[in-house]
Amino acid sequence: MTSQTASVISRFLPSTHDHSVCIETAMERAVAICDLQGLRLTPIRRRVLELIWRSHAPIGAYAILEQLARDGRKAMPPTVYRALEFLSSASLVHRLDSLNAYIGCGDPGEAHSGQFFICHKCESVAEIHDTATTGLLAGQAKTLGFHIEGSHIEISGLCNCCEKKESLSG
Amino acid sequence: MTSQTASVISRFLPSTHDHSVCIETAMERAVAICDLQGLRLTPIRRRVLELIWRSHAPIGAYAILEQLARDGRKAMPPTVYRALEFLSSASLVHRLDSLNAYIGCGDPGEAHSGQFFICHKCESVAEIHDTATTGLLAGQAKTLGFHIEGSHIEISGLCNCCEKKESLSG
DNA sequence: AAATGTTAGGTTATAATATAACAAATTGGC
DNA sequence: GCCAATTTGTTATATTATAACCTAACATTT
Repeated sequence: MTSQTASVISRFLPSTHDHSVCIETAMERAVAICDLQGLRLTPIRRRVLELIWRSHAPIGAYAILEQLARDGRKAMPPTVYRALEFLSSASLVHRLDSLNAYIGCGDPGEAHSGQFFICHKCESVAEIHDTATTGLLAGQAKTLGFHIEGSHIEISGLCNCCEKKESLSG
Repeated sequence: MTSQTASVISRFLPSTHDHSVCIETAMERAVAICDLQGLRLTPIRRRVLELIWRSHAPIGAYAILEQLARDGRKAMPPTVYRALEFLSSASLVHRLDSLNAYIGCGDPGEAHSGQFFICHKCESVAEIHDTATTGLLAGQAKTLGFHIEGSHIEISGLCNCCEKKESLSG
């Protein structure tokens, strides 16, 4: 059942894990990537990325805006959307269309689009890159006569933890 | 390259095809399905479904609203969103999250979620159901410990026709 | 240092998408 | 006809996103 074609980018983590380590690692990697690619991770962009990582769940633009306001910054929507645009195009974050929200990318740096499993109860997300899946879709695209440029694959349901809770209460 | 696991629900059609036939067929099927399932395809719901089918491209809620206004109806947003909610839950239309827009479902009646190939130039969409793809994702879900409830798979790129035009002009 | 170009961010306004809450009308079953 | 449930109307507002224009910061050349 388990395919060898997928790399797991991020799993469903127990709420007990030390997320500050995730954040630090992500920030260090982001700095390194931007440095290497000549991209400017300005204070605002850096702060937005950090806020996205600090949130366990995917976070929307206006929630980010609120956080920035708590910092004392009086940022307006375009500021946030520009930062998100930068972070997306640098492959440091992913936008989840089904939620209008963003999550940090666990495999940042080069353009890619993964497959996302989104728990609609606890809002945690797991990201994988399954080359077998993308390969199948590429084959289908060829049959249809379609040139793929990007994909959004978002699966919604319940993570193990939430499913257990449901079956207990239900 | 071509997998046997996929049923093609809708292809990229030449602009010369007689779309009125598509619309009529879709409406007849919708009536039959609702009849069979005891669902009420009221005049508004019927009209919204027809407007979605009349549009070659995915159509947004407010574009539908404009069309209704031309009919002489003075519909407000909730009217349209309710109709869309009904049509979605009856599996008569699909919502494309990446476009905030709706398309008619080519295989209506029972709950399912297909894979959508969306040309960002001409905005045409092909829908397939590839059981191999869903099977792979189900396997990955099992590995992650995830209970799938629904999926949104949207692939963006260029259809054959638009790609040819690009290479001519470029 | 001055002139210039480029990129990032600030600011104002508004566009586009979606829903809450409650009232009225319609429908189907009795 | 009457009741209960469903559907639609109406008003208001929430949420998400972008257009347009201006200013600041910084680097390069003169």
